[in-house]
Amino acid sequence: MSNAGDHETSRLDDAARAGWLYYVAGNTQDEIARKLGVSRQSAQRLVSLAVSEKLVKVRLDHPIARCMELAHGLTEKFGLVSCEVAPSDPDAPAALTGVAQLAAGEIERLLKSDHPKIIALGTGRALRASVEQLPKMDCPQHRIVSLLGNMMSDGAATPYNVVIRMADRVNARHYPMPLPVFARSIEEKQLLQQQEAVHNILELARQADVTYVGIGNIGDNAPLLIDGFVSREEMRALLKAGGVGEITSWVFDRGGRLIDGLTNDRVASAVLHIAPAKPVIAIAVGIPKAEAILAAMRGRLINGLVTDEATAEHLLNH
Amino acid sequence: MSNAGDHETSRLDDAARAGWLYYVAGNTQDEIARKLGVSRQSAQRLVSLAVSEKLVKVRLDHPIARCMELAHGLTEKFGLVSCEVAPSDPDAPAALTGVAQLAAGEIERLLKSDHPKIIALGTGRALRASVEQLPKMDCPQHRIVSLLGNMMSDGAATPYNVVIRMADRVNARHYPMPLPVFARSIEEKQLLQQQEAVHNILELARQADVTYVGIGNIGDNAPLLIDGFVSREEMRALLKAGGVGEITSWVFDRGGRLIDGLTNDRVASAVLHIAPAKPVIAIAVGIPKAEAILAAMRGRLINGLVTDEATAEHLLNH
DNA sequence: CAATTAGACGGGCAATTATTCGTTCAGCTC
DNA sequence: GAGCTGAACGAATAATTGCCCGTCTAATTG
Repeated sequence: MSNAGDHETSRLDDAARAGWLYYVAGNTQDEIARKLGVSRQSAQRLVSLAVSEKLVKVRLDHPIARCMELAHGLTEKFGLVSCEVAPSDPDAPAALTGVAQLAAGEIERLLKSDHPKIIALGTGRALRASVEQLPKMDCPQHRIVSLLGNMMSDGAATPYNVVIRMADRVNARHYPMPLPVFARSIEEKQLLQQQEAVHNILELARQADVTYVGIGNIGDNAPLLIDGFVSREEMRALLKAGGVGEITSWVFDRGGRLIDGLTNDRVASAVLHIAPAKPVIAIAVGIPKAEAILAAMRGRLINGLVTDEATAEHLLNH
Repeated sequence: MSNAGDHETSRLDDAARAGWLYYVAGNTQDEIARKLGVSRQSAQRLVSLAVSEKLVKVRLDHPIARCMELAHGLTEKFGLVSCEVAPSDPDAPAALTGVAQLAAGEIERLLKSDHPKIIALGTGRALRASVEQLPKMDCPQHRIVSLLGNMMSDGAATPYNVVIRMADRVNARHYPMPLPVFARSIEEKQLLQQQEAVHNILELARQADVTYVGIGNIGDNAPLLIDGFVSREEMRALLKAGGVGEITSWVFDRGGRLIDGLTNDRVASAVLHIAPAKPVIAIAVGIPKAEAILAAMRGRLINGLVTDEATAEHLLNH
């Protein structure tokens, strides 16, 4: 027994030596093989043994490292297809710029593709900030489609609609939705959606290759309330019905299931459509939104996320 | 200016991202390139930037790692061609076995060579212990030559002569030196060394491809004194003359310069012969020997060392 | 505004590393 | 002792990485 132990030990010792020579001293496996008096293949085995036995530990001395870990953790935990986490600035924890830059980078990569893509956009402050970060580009091959109306009920343009702004910047065909966010009744909603143009846009949105949306929380400081889309009474009713968040104004509960009735009856925006290969990516920041983000991931309303470090941390620790 | 800074920062961020994906997540550079939306070459540049900017830090979780560092440090500091450091067992700090195993490994690699080699051996407890660790081998192509006599002045065999023992184990031709360690006078020494056999052996030792020696300290607990080769008075005289250590009974001072006169007049052993390509490796352990080892390296009496962690640590911190 | 220059980029290629596969060998069973 | 088993080995080969070099871009300078 002691023999076997000794043998194992000396093998690990050699693995450690090989690992040191490789990672610390920067030797090639050939040199290690020569120094340790074994074949090159054995040296390779020793190095990979050192790795698999966790003898070598790699640490990344950069704020980004923590973000990458969080992103990886979220991806694993919620089965996302894409996740990015921007460093939080401790001096300005609520700032969107980090997240916006990150999201803009992701969108920019997407736009650089030569293959024509359909990009569907929701709404929200974070999404809008991201679009602001986009550089001027020329992408006539892509199409950008809105998931929801760009009008208040009174006909005024909504402040956070981003399709036009983005299309402006990147010179792509675009399809804003000529609807109010909420119809006044179920009947009006059906009527509106029967317009051919609207129908086409909804169909286009359904086919979107990538979808970016914001996430809103439900409550006193809900964007829907602040921006005047729903009344205080409606908000109270939504809360009472279990609503914790909304995406393109569709309100859902803790499990990410859409609430029956209430404002959802009158939402004119497209329903989110998840197919594993088609990313539906939320851009959302802030502890108050954590509950809503969690619910959206649980219910697989989204399969991608761009957020910041503080929010990501909170999401991983419930 | 702030632009340049931002640019640099985002480049480092990307480098960190790339480094994380490469070293932590185990992606290939191709995958990283795809994820970051750059060419593979750029990904490679980012990864190597992360390395050169010291963003990635590798740590080895194994006792060996410290030993490798110490060996590296000694090699640099004293311009050695070879250095190995065995882990010290905190429970038995004086134990030779770690060092002996390490040295035996090194010797074994040497013996495995098909090219005929001349191996010269000195004496000492550590060297003897190392030879004990050698496995049975069959190496008729090599020759093993003794650097010093294997007799006490009265004709008895010295206890630490190792040539015969090693030759036994590895079945190589061997050349023990039929001399006492010390002649009784300069004249006797000259007479003895004029024997043809002795002359040949000395010449062979001079040509040795590799030389292994022990190092003894000078003082009350000096091996030379304990083993009865020199008297207490002689030892006192050597100390007074500045002697700090000895190799094959040649006594040297702090600078590694051989002491003039005294016992050195009567030493019958070969003088160490250093050529950069020919390793002369000391196997020596113990804080009491540190001064002697340091002196030997300073004077370039040796260009290689096998020792243990505690001694190595002491050598590096003066 | 044109010329210059430093730096980044990507193609191509050489070096290095990872994996697969058939062979050998020590230890074990029967 | 014959045969089996599984680990270890090295050759071959596939994959990945590192580096050189011509080209291009953008900033600087005259």
